[in-house]
Amino acid sequence: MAKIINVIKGTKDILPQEIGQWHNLEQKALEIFTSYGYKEIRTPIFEATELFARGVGDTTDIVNKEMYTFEKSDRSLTLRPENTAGVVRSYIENGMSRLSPPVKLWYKGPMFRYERPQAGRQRQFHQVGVELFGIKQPAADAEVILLAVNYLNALGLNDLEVEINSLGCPECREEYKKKIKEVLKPEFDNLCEDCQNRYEKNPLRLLDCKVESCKTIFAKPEIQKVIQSDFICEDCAQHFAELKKYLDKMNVKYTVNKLLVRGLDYYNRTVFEIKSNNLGSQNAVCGGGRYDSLVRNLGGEDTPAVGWAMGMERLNALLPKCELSKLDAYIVSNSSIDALELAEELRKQGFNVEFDLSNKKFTKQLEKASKVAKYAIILGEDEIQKGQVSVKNLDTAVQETIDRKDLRSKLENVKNS
RNA sequence: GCGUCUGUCGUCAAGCGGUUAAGACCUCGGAUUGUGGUUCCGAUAUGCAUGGGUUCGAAUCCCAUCAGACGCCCCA
Repeated sequence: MAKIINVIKGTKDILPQEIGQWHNLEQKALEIFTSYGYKEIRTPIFEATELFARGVGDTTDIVNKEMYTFEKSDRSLTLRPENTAGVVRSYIENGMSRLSPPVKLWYKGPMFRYERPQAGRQRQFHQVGVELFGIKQPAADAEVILLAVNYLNALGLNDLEVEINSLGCPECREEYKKKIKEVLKPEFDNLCEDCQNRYEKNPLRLLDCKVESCKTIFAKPEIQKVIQSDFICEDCAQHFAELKKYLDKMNVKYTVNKLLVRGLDYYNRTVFEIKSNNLGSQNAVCGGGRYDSLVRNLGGEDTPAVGWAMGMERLNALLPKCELSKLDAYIVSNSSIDALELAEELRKQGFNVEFDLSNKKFTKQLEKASKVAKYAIILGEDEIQKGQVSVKNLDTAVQETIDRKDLRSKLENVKNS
């Protein structure tokens, strides 16, 4: 036998027995997002590398170490590691800034990141997400979060925690970063290797470290004082306060997590995550926030925006498996040609029907029917001659012979019961 | 990129230095050429992720590689 070729590390087949879950996610997404006025958009799976470098940010791990980048006729192309940059690109390119705001878009599809696979993390994974363009008011932030919560509820997920935070605007955030670096400077040598890296790259992330020695450092009063201080400027604070007001009004339960910092460079002001306790260490099912400068950074007009993405594999991990549905009927017959004819007729009437393609014995056909279908339609020589069929309920073993013309209504009754 | 654990049939597995590599499920065939889901028989790994090594002898021990699970970093 020839050598087997395996799936690539960090990728997975989605098999027939799992597909029901995916259909469910996708159908509910269409339903709920549409009810909020969102339109689906499908952007290409690969884009110019520069889009992600400029969009996601070239200091991020995603861009620096995790992209699948390849060259083709002197162009550098990259498999999308996330879809906000692609949607923004399309928004700009297709002149959507001329549409009356808000412009609301949603998407679903595969994303690619070259990371070490683990629970809740693959190299090819799927996200659903929404992006809302053109509104700077906190009502937009609130609606977007509410949409996420409602989508999750519609899927049957209620046991989730919403965390929110405000990163401030570029101005007040710079101030904050400066203060953090200042107060930590004397401790720099005592920080773990990761934190020393983060000190320059992303001081905000420092505060989230899990290493014990770092935790003790961060617990010091003078450092806590800086962490806990409300660094954000008045405008940002007001925006955040209003957001909370909206969420309270809508009964969205949330906690403010001052250590919540999203790893993509484009976020400002509102950031949020929705977490589950049943997922292992990759516990965020949803992450998002406001990104008011991204459209401009990618060459469009100054356009405020908010959005989020959810990991579909992570959602599925929290949802019960769907049973594969059985066929309405399996035709048992020694005449393939008559069986085929009947099958086609029933399929056109909207029934799910199969029959034996390999001339198996009667008992084998019936055995097969009992495994895959709710009803067996027996089409033997007698029935063919008389223009009849025998319909057997495979659960109750009740069988009756009826005229072929009555078959449709018989099956319809069955389907509705 | 780093760390820990794990790779025996399509699936779940027993075996832990000398076995004919158990068993179960699935699949296929028969008992049973017009009545299934029960039952009973039978078939299905010359091979234990791959490549080296140790040994008289390796699925079992050692090394490397690959893959998987989980964690770190980071992220959905």
